[in-house]
Amino acid sequence: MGGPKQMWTPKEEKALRDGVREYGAGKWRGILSDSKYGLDLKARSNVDLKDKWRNIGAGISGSRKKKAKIAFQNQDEDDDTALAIVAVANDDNGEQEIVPASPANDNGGEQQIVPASPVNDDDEGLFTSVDTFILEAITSWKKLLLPNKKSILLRVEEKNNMEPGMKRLVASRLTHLVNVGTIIRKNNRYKIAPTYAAAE
Amino acid sequence: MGGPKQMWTPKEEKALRDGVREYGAGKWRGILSDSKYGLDLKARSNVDLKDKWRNIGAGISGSRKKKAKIAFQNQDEDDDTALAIVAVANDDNGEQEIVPASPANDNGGEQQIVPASPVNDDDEGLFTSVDTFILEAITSWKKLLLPNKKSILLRVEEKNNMEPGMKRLVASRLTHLVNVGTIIRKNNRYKIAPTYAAAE
DNA sequence: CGGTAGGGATAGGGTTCT
DNA sequence: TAGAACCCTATCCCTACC
Repeated sequence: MGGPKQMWTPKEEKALRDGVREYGAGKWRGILSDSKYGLDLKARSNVDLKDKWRNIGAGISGSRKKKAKIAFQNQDEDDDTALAIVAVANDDNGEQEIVPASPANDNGGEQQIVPASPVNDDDEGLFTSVDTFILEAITSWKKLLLPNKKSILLRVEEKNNMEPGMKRLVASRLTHLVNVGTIIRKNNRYKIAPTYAAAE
Repeated sequence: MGGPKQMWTPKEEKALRDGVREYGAGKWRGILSDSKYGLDLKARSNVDLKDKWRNIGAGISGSRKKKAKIAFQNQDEDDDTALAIVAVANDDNGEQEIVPASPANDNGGEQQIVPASPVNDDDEGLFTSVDTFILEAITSWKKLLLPNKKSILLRVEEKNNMEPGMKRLVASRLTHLVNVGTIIRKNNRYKIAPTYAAAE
């Protein structure tokens, strides 16, 4: 029922922290089902727990902040020096504070699988692929708000497992596609140019 | 566990649709075993196919309408609204949609058209896909001689199951990309512009 | 045990309210 | 502009049933 807003009480928050300590983050239903915590959290759903846990961690390592900013950033983009900004490491105060772990780096140093990509070995093939990746990134963007530069770069890199060094390459290629009219930039968001009508 | 979240690529989704078209919904293992589709879906399990098919169908009846409405809410600026809608409409690439049978939806496999919705049926979403298809067609060209117009058109249509009527659309879009500098035409053969070398 | 269907849970993007 | 609470839904997981 759409009541006002249910702010989290310290008691609830403690129950959540304790629950996560025992069950681990992600086991929201399990925490809720445990009478040790469930009673204090009677008014919350598993999704609520998840959301709250995310908020608790918001100011810590940027698990939410990082991604959220990407989607909403409105900066006067251009020059991606800002891209160098990376989430600062968790504050390593020797305390027992239970906080969400950054989901971005839960890689125990294993996988990093390189999928088969149409990238050729010669430079030219590389660049043409970048174009394709960029257009794909924009075309396949499913969110309501169109992607901004950082979102595109992030997606292109993730989808194709590019090395960080490729960022500048992709960025400048994106700029080129804008200059050339293939892609349209408006309000720092990008879409494929619909200007085809006059072509024929 | 696996990775973060494995979003379905357009390619995978197409393989699934085609597979269902041939085997029918529910024959997930059969689709996976068919080399025509299994290769594109090698990262997916039969259960994954089932799940994906389920949520493809979920958006058929009313979901899109809803999305479009949401997009309309954020009317900051005229054109921005249009952009948001385009992003939503991008879901239907320029191909016939094979969708799960649903109580409200029982067409015989003909073109799937979203009923009266606020979404402008300008084919913008379609064109953006065409661009990608064209670049992909050229990029993936493996022969020594670069592709000519006919080869590109043929490949784009085959790869994406386009209707014959789309030929003019693709052709004019190709011309546009040439005019605009993204693609270079020489001796009636096409390549992606390498205009990039100076960037890095 | 292998496969499918269905329900439910989780993750993460996005929105609203303050 | 930021943070907290809430919403939406694609993906993933679990279980019953052949």
